[in-house]
Amino acid sequence: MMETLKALAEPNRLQIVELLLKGPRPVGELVDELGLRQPQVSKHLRVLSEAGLVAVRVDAQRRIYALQPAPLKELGTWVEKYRRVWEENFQRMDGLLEEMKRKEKKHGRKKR
Amino acid sequence: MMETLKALAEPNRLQIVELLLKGPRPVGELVDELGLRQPQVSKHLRVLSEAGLVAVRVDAQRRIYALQPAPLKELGTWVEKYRRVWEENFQRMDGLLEEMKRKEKKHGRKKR
DNA sequence: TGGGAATATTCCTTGACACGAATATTCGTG
DNA sequence: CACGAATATTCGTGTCAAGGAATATTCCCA
Repeated sequence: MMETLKALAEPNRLQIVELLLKGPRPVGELVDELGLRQPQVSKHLRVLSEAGLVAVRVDAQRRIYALQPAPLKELGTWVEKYRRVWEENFQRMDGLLEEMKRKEKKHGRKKR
Repeated sequence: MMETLKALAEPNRLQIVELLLKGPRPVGELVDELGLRQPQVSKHLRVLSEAGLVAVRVDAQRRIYALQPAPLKELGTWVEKYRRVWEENFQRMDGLLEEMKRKEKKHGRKKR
């Protein structure tokens, strides 16, 4: 999960994923579409690959990259947990304050 | 979106978000639960706040932090786009290769 | 079999960022 | 109004990761 997020938290890599959504592609095509240099694209693909987000298929000298379901699916179910945050009237802060004031006022943290 | 991903792509911040899912909390409580030092927690909260992932409510000296729906919702809809990647038998690479070989074999990239 | 196309890897440099320590700020209370 | 509690900010430092340039690797084909 962390590895997935880190991999996606980079503009070029995110864009690669977006491009691969439209279908598998060889590296050279990504290079053209991204406007990056080939080595950088290969490096980003390496990171995505290690995160399990893409898989390679060798075709002669070319390597065809394609999206892989698992990490995205996992990310999807993770976000699901937060659905109620925007669906129910969840976590309105009003009223919660008073409740907190009641229980345990001295909240004992350690001295440094 | 990128800001959201970057904010979440850090272990401690992700954990803060997870904790806040269970309800709003003052900083001190997060400090205890995370085992981090107070300044770091404040800094992480700053990042999360700038990404719109959390909001503050002032209660005397305490600041109560709570999750905010918008960015998570946006992330949710983004991931939705990739649903078919793991639902349909999408992007099986077999067969796509031959298709690619047919159209445009010289794929003209620039010289460096 | 040698050359060229497609891709990967290495090395280097630089910038972003997480942490630690110290200090500043804000606010309630005696 | 001084003090202490809760939180934020600043500054310095080390680490890691992204980009650039050059080179290595793999494979097809004349």
